[in-house]
Amino acid sequence: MSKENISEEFNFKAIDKKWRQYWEDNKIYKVDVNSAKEKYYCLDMFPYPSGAGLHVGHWRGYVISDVCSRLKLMQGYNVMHPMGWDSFGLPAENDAIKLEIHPSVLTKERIDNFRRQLKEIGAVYDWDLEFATSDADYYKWTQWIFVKLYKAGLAYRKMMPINFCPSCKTGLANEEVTGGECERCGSAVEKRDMYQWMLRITKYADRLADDLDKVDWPESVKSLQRNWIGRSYGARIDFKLADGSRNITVFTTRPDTLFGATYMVVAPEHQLVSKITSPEKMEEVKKYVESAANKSEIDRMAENRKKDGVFTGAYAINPLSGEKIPVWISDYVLAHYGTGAIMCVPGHDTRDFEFAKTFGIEIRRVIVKSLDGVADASKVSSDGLDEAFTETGFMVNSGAYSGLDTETGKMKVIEELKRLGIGEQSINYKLRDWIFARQRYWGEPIPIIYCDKCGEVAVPEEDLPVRLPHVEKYKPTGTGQSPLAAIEEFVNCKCPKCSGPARRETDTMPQWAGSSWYFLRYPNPKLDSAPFSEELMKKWLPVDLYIGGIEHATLHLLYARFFVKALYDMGHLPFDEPFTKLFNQGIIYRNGSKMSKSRGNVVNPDEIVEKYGSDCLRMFELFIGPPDIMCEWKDDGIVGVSKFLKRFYKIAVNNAGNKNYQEPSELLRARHRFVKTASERINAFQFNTFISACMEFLNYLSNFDRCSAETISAMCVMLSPMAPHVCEELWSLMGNDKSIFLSGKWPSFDEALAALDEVSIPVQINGKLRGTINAPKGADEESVKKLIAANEFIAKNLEGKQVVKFVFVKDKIVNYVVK
RNA sequence: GCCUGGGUGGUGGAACUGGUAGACACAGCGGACUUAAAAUCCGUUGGGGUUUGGCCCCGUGCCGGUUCAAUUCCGGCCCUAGGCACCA
Repeated sequence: MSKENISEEFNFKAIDKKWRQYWEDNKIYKVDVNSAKEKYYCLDMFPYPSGAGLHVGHWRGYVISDVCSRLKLMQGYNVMHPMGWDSFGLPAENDAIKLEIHPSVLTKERIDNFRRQLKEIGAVYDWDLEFATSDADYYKWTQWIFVKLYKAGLAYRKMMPINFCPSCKTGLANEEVTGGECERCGSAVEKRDMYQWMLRITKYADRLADDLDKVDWPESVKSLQRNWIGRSYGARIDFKLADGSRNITVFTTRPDTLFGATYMVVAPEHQLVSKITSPEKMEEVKKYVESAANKSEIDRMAENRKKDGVFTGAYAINPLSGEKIPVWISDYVLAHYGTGAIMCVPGHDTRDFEFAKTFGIEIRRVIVKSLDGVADASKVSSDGLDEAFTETGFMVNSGAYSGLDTETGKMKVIEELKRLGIGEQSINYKLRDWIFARQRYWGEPIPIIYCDKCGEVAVPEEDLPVRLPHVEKYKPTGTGQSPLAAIEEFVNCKCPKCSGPARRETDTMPQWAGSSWYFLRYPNPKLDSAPFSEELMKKWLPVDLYIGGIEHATLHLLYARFFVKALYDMGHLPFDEPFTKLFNQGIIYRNGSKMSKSRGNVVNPDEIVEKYGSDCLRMFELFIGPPDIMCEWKDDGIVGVSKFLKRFYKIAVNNAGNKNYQEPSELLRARHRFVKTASERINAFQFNTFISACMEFLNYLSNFDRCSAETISAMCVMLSPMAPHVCEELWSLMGNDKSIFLSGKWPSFDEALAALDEVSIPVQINGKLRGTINAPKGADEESVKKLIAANEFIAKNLEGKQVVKFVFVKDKIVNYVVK
């Protein structure tokens, strides 16, 4: 190859354009779903095509998935790397209303824009697999799954108080409310009683929690999900009312504190309230219940709110101590958790303590930290208990149970309650069923029909999809009904069972519906006889690597796991966890805060690509820090990567033709060392240090006049996942006529060559570095000692000292401990 | 309050299983090339001291412990980001 006609100048603009076109024309990412090669399914959390474009913060995840896909491709896997669109949902609809553009039109425009931007990154997806959740061909199957869930008893309709956003004019899922505010628009959420479609996700609470042990996910996400599910172990205990009329059942995690229960509280919404309240207290109680009902979520959740409540006039009997204790109502007890009623142990629960202080209720000590100095555990003073002691310890003042430790005590108490038939072990969850209906237009219509004769009827499979009618009026009504309710052609239909007149459900599904199973569709996006093929599920799922932001920890990732488990139980899927490995990319910050349009600190990738090229931005996104840790974007830093690419290009061009050149052995060995460490790093997702290794090697290489074509070729292949355009260009300059991603093989290394034959050994005296010596690798203690003796400086330092101990770690270090 | 991360130079960040702290970069400083600038290249850069081509001391949020040796392990705190939060 003659150097003369190839410029040393790195013309990234031409190179970017040329190869992007080449990849697209030659479909290098076209996956053969039926190939016998080992599969690798690499998936990005598909984006919601919003109005704001992608900024460099968004780029990160897409770059990581592209790097992994290209890497796996070169390592010989059959890689599926698809992309699609989570296109139904509220924000698009809200924007559509604001801009007066129909959501279907708006969504299409935005998808086109996102697709264009993803191509800018140089990310290559198999676009033949693309689909959007708002495609009728797709949502037909979302509805199909709903019908299956319905038939399995996992979808049900219920009148219940739900979170309603007055601005978005729709009910919200528990997961969509943060701090009493709508996650989308920030409005204060109201409580409303509405008929709601619910999914019985609580039935899967245990498995959703337990199976987290089976997946390779970041600990943080697992912990978020476990917290959200909120499983706690305890007991259910029946308290008889003093008049013997009925029982109040409570849930407690601390049955060992039962003897300290000096009162009870039931939630104001509890159905027993009206039944147990004594006539003279009725009016006061009624007033309290009303005021509690009118409180907004925010008021009720306000921090450090003073506890209030009302005595019902009723008394209950503590089942073990036999004491008569008052029953109160207060809104610090939540109706929807546990049984909606609690036994109150002010001595050992902070909330109960606060309440008892306010109302002068007895506070009793029934647990102590230690029994040291306690003469009689059944008679311990409660004096000086000025805050609740909530830790575990030993039971006191608890009759025959006094002296038992918390764990044993819990067990014994439950045993006794069980024997008496008034209690048992019990588990409770914070997780609530999933409110699955939205009163909005832009979503999948819920495929249910109401018939006066037959009641609720699921739309038969052959009648799916229930198409979302294309209408002019899609504004929310605010009546609690979806805009679809106003469309007679949509609402009025025939009952599939009796053919009589019937009405369609007009609520739509939440945005999370489509994303709960989309990963099952990519291997077979065009299949029209089923949502997914059994054979392809067995072959391609679960997803090997799932990349996306941590913000979906308790939403999408929980819902998707639930869908998969339900489909597994119904026999539709051969696996019950969708994502084997999850990777959350770190968020990019700038000027101390998260990069976002609203904060005005976004960096537009287009400008960077224009100035430095796509490869440079891709590498810088990874060089900036560990991929899973948040890191700070500094505009200055990118020139380092840019310089590296230019130098690499120049050296590569100048040496690409050195086919038969024998390079000096130290260079050869350095290359093997480089291939070894760099390969280890990229396989371990240590992209930032992988890049450092490349820079280090290139720096070293610069000390030589020339190097072999083999060295250039190895670097090209190794850098190609991150800098695909330039490496593809160099690969072709080296005379290869097939894409580097199809013909390049990840370089191997020779362990023996990669090993250093000489090591530098630090010599310490009393743990302080006093010099280093060079020794042959594997040198034994005696020969190292000889080398040290030859070193004047160290010898001088040892002079006149008494060596108490000599520590020798082969090839690592020596340390003289001297007096 | 609870759960999960994180805390290392002026900055982003390295450091394998406990074994030379600060790799690789950015910024800074000095120099080469240039009429000049840009680009490029070379040198230097944790802090302090010093008898200054050398050497010494200090230093990984704080305090203590284990060890010949601790950014790394153990105990106790502080700060910070995110999540949950009257969940009994």
